[in-house]
Formats: sequence, C-alpha cells, structure tokens
Amino acid sequence: MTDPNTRRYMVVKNFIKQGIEDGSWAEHKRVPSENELVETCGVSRMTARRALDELTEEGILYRAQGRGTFVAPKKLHSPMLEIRNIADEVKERGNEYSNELILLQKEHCPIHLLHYFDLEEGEDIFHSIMVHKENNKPIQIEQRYVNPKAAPDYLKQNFNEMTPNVYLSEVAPLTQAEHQIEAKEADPFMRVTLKLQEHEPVLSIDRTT
Amino acid sequence: MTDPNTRRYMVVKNFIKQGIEDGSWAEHKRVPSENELVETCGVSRMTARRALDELTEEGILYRAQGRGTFVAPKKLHSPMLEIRNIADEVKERGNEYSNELILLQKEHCPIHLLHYFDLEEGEDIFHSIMVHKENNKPIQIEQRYVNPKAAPDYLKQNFNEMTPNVYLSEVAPLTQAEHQIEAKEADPFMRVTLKLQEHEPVLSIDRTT
DNA sequence: TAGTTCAACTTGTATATACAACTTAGCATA
DNA sequence: TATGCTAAGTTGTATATACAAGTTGAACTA
Repeated sequence: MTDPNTRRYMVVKNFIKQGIEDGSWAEHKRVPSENELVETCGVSRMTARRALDELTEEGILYRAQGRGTFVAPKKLHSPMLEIRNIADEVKERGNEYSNELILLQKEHCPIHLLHYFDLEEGEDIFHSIMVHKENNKPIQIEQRYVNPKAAPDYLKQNFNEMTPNVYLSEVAPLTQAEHQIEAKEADPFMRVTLKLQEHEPVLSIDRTT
Repeated sequence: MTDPNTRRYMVVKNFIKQGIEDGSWAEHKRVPSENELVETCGVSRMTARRALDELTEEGILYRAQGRGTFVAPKKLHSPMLEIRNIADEVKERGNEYSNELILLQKEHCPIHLLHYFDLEEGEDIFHSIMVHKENNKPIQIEQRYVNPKAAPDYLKQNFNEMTPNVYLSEVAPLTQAEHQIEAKEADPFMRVTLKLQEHEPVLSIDRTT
C-alpha cells in the first residue's frame, strides 16, 4: 500500500485526469458522477468522492450540488503584480511598454470560480481584461478576477496612471486581496503559444498600514 | 443543516482555530489527535479527520504519520517577484534601495513544509534569507524556500546583479517554480510590526520559452 | 397552456468500522 | 551497555451505510 500508484483514490484521480487530457471530457463537461465511478472503477463512493474532491481542490474540476462535477477551464495564474513586472521586462529589453484596458466591470462570479473565491452563486466579482503591448504589438492577454470584498474600488482604478502596487497601498487597511489571472492566448504574430497548465489558483497578498 | 455553524466538521475546525488563537497550542505544538477530538467534540473520527485535513490544506496545521498533528508557523506569503517590487516601491519613494543576502544554501526541507512542496522527509530544498533596505535601513526580512526540482541552479544566482524575473527567464524551459516566502519580523527601528496571518502558501509560476 | 408535484439523480454531511503504515517509548535480552 | 522487540498511539486508506440538500425533467393538474 506504500506504492502511490496502487492507492485507490489515486487510480480514480488518474483516470479522470487522463480522460481530460485525452479529450474525453472537454472543459465544462460533466465527468462521471460519484456513483458512476463506484461501478466503473470498483471503489466505494467515499473513495471516488475523495478523488473528485482533491481534483476540485487542485482546480482541475468544479462541483455543483445536485448537478454534477465538471471540468474546470485550464488557467495560467500569475501574481497580481505581474502587470508591473511585464512593464519592467519590456523596458529592460529597451522597448516601449503600453497596455490597453479591454474590459473592466462587475459581473456574476462564474460558477467554476465560486470555489476559489469562496462565494455563493449569484454573488458579484470584478472582472478585467487587459492587453499588454511591447512596441505596440500585443504580447499578452490578461484576465483578472478580483474579490470585491478585498478591493471594493477596483473598478475605479486607472491602470495607466497607477501601478497595482500604488493602488494596493491606497486600499489599505484592507488586509487581503485575492486575484486570479488567466492568460488565454498570446499574440499569434509573436508565434508564442502559452502552454496552459494547472496552478495554484489564488494568490493572497497581505498588507498592513 | 444549511447553517454553516452547525456543520460538525466546522465546529471542530473552529475549536482548533480558536485554540490556536487563544494560545492554547503554540506553533509546532501538537493539537488533539483524531481520537481525542472524537471524545472532546463528540464526532466520528472521519469528521474530526476532515477538520484536521482541511486546516492542513489551509496551511494552519501540518501532519506527520505516526506522530500527530501540529500547529504550522504563521507565515506571510508573497509572490516571487516581490523582491523586484520592493525595490520599485523604494525607488518610487525617491529612496535608495539595497539588499543583503544573509543565507543561501541547500538544506533538508522542514517537516512543516513537506506538505506544501510535496516532498518526502529528508529531501533537500533551497533556502535563502535576504534583507531589503531603504536608505540602508532594513525594512523587510525575507525567507524563501525554493523547490530544487523547479530551479536547480537557484544557489548560483546573484540577486544583486540579476532580478528574479531575469533569472526565471534563464532557467526556462523549466515550467514550474514554487516558492514560499516568510516574513518573520520587520526592523524594530521602523516600529513596523507585520501582522502575520494565514495565506495561500504556495505561488506557482509557469513559463514557456 | 401554465403551474405544480414528484421521482430520480446529483453532491454534501456524518457515522461506524477495519486494517495498513509509521513513530515512539519502554521493556526484555544478549 | 547496547540491541532488538513489542505495545500503544498516531495518521493514512478504504468500505458500507444513511440521510440531507440541491437540480432537473417528466408527469400531472388546474
């Protein structure tokens, strides 16, 4: 039983993960239910449940009571301060950095993110999409979800004039800001393909005045 | 049963968390075992276990088979790129930034971090301690643990000449670097007391060439 | 047609039980 | 003394069971 490959819940986890890689279950598609896994994999429901729970905790799946368990979209998570560092990196290369704010609004939290932000269905979340440019050529698309409880004035900030660092200093004494950043695709002109993988979904930043 | 406060495993979790806040159990001290919680809280072992498991996942506890469950040291986690941003912030204030490397070595992974890095006991990890200074006055102490599998040449880097961003670019094609940063205490001269809280323990950064 | 009810299925919580694997301390033995 | 064994306690894995709670669609009813 020491062999990790023989642990029943690992077998189920690998079964699910491989099915996702194979394309058997696409994003937002339902994976087998706990009871179906009981029969398919020959394990007890608690073991099947553990596998699904851990994959959910890892951000690979998301669950909805009464409906089922679904494949979470693959994401690239970066720290909140990445914007600033992207700018720095571009400048370090001696090029001109610029960005364009595509979207900045409040919306219902997507169901597959409820888990990360510990929100109930229907609660709102801030959502922004920004394009980062090097010499006016887009090099990165950044989606960001921000918990309104952490940064209530997120919508009012101006990324062009204010770095996230400065903004964060201003919104103190709030002590926690949670962010999730998703890079969907890079500029095709750059022939850069971001390999999307699973990551730690949330970065927490604490500040004191 | 909808009320979150009545869920049995939440009762146990709060019992443990309050005990930690009260000081009943200090850092690295053992908390009640699963069987003790069965009697103390009047729940089944699986429920007590779930409470301890979730608190472990949250970074509040760590567990060791055969020994027990212990209180994890409180940590302030920051992104890997914080160093660069600290420098930026100091410079933005018009002050001089400098840093001093106190320690940079390979050592056995502390037992309470095994969980975060998914390592076995006895495996090595990179450990660095750096002091960040503003006008030559220390403002922050930073401990960093780096997974050797992710950045095998971590020890060779020179923080004074190379920003972490640049370093990370060089160590590509490695795809994942996990870091954990712990700010223990600020300079007493600055009268800045860092309020230590629980955070997401690990930040993952993915890069592709 | 529009609304309601209900049955089936899903995940969520909780218990009781059993055994495996690991650690530690103390005891017995050489 | 030094070594090895054993027993007790701990966490880890796994099963079987039961009921609660949310969702959906089909059948039923007004």
